[in-house]
Amino acid sequence: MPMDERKTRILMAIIDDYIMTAMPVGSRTISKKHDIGGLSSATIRNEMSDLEELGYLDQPHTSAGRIPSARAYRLYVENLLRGSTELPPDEAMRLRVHFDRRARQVEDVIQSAAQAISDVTRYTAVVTAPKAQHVRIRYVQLVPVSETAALLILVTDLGILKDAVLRVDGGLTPDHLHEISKMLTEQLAGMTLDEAREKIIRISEAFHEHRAVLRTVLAAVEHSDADHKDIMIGGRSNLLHYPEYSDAEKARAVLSVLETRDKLIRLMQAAPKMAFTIRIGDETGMPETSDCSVVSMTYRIGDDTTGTIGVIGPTRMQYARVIPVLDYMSKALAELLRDGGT
Amino acid sequence: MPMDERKTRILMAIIDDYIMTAMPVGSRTISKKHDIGGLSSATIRNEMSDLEELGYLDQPHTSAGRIPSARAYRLYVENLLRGSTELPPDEAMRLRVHFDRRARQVEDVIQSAAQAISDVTRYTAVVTAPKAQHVRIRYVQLVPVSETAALLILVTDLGILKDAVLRVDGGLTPDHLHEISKMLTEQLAGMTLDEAREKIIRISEAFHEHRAVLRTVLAAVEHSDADHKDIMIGGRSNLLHYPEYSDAEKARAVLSVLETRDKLIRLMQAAPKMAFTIRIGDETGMPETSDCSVVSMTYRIGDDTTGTIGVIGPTRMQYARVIPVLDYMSKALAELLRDGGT
DNA sequence: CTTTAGCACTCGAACGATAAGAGTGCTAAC
DNA sequence: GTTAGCACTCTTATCGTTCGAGTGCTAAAG
Repeated sequence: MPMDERKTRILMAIIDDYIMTAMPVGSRTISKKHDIGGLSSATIRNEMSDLEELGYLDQPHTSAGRIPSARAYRLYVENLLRGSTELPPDEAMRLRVHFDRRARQVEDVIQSAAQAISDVTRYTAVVTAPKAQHVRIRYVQLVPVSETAALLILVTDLGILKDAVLRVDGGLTPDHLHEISKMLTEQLAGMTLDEAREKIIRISEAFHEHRAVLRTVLAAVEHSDADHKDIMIGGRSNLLHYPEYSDAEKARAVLSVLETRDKLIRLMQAAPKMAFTIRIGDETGMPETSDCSVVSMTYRIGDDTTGTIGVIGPTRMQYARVIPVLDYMSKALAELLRDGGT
Repeated sequence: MPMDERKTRILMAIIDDYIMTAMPVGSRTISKKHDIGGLSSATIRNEMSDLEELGYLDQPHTSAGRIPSARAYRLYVENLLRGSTELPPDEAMRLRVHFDRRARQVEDVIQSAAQAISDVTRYTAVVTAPKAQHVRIRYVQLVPVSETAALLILVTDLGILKDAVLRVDGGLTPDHLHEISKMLTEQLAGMTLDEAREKIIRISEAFHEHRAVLRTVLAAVEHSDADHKDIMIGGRSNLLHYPEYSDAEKARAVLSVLETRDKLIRLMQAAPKMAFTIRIGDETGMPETSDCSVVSMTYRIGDDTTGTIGVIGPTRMQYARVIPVLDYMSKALAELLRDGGT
């Protein structure tokens, strides 16, 4: 038995209904509320029975309505993505309101974006800062912060990539540091991080008086991608609006995923192409989030610099609203960060 | 009818029990589990009746046990604070484990501290970065980040106070900026922020070629305390361990307070003296947190620089554990930030 | 062959009554 | 002042019943 046009229509109606109500939906509801060419409930019933057999619907128990399966949502979002992902103007406005202040640090922009998305969608939003892959170094500066410590500033095409505190020998004056900075800038400007690493090793042989400092610089550069602590989350409490998380233990499990950096990153990982990555239920790959869905996408600034934005919520997510919001936001964010950029 | 020694003992026993179980505690429980000189349940009953009259106990309904009132907790913590607030060595060890990595940025330290406190106490922890009041400037540096932007680094007694991105005129080369930095350092070193503000105004008249830059520096310094975005929260999901928040709506309300910067700050506000600030139930001053308690305290680095650490949980909080943890952590944090300092 | 009306059947949710248990308050005895 | 005993209260759990939503099937109509 194949999937035909009418079955699809009915399935979509069921999904729409379930997304709004979170209640198993019955044949009568569909034949009344949604107009599927005036079919009677009995006909719908037959179709629903077929849809169940096809794996698109589940029945919590015999005498309840049906609820969409993960597979159904898959089909649903597939359909959605075929259509327009444009955001209606009024929603766009609501999003933009969050960005009316003057240009600020990347962190702030990221945080505002997360806040904005979560406010508009009523789900929990996650935004990561843009991460440079092959960014080139522009400027290196060591700033003294105490007798024995200096701050390393690495300015790249994109702004400040890294600001780490280094321990340095007592004997170095601010002027020394400036000299070293100047030298490093001359030597490293235009290089990628990888190239810079090698170069530093070579330099440190030549200038062995500053060997110790250079070694710490090297160490800092090496770790430079390990500590991008720039994931912002907005609307954590939104999760608790949905009945699927009215059980405290379930809610706790999901919330705690959000608190675990690694898991969160894994969850949000988006395909680097411009399209959406949608994970439904078990597809999230974590038991804690097996009744969640995650919609994420990358945004690009420049050629090789991308960040991720995403939303997490129950599997019966309002995909049709979330997708345009993310789509719009990814563009807005790219723009904001490109020229507002640090 | 006065409060005597025995009544107090009984009350404390009731509180201890309720803190652990979250269930109304009856007279029998007290006379059996806790040994109050082998008094019978009937005697305890009489005393409990008195305690209720005195406002220390509430009765959810006639045939249930009693639960401690806010007033009871008040007395309880008052007693606690009279005693030692030292942390047992094994707990101290558990806390210290979170800090085994090399020295890092203030943000990291703050975040780790929040994480550590929440892990050990099983409550939600909040830590704010140390805020300088009359800190003195040590070093000023402008670092070019693009043609038209520079990063202002203001190194103070305490480390980096402020890192703001400034828009600067196109014409300024890195060398120009360095020159300005040097000049500013010479002029401003040793000053407080307030003094620096005035001074900058005077300078900008003298060096009117760099007027524009100086004006932006001034603006940045003026806003320097407005944007301390450095509040870290650890263990948000811990809240959901407690039955008082098994109702999703209650949990949501509290969680959302944590997401609202202003409210969070208000909640954590601690008396600047070294002692603990404890807010119980309504004392938190917010309807959302009327069944929460907040224990907070300031930690000091140097004479005039303080941050706040605190814990939020149900009113039946394990104050006796929380207080030593905070006490210990405030000292550890001061130490870490003082010499590990950025 | 498709659609629909009709009807029996299923199963959870809601309700009410009942029983069990925890805890109190009071009284009377120690 | 303390305690044993007991009646009383009130909640929680349990069980059976009812109610209703929804299904599946069948047979008739289109």
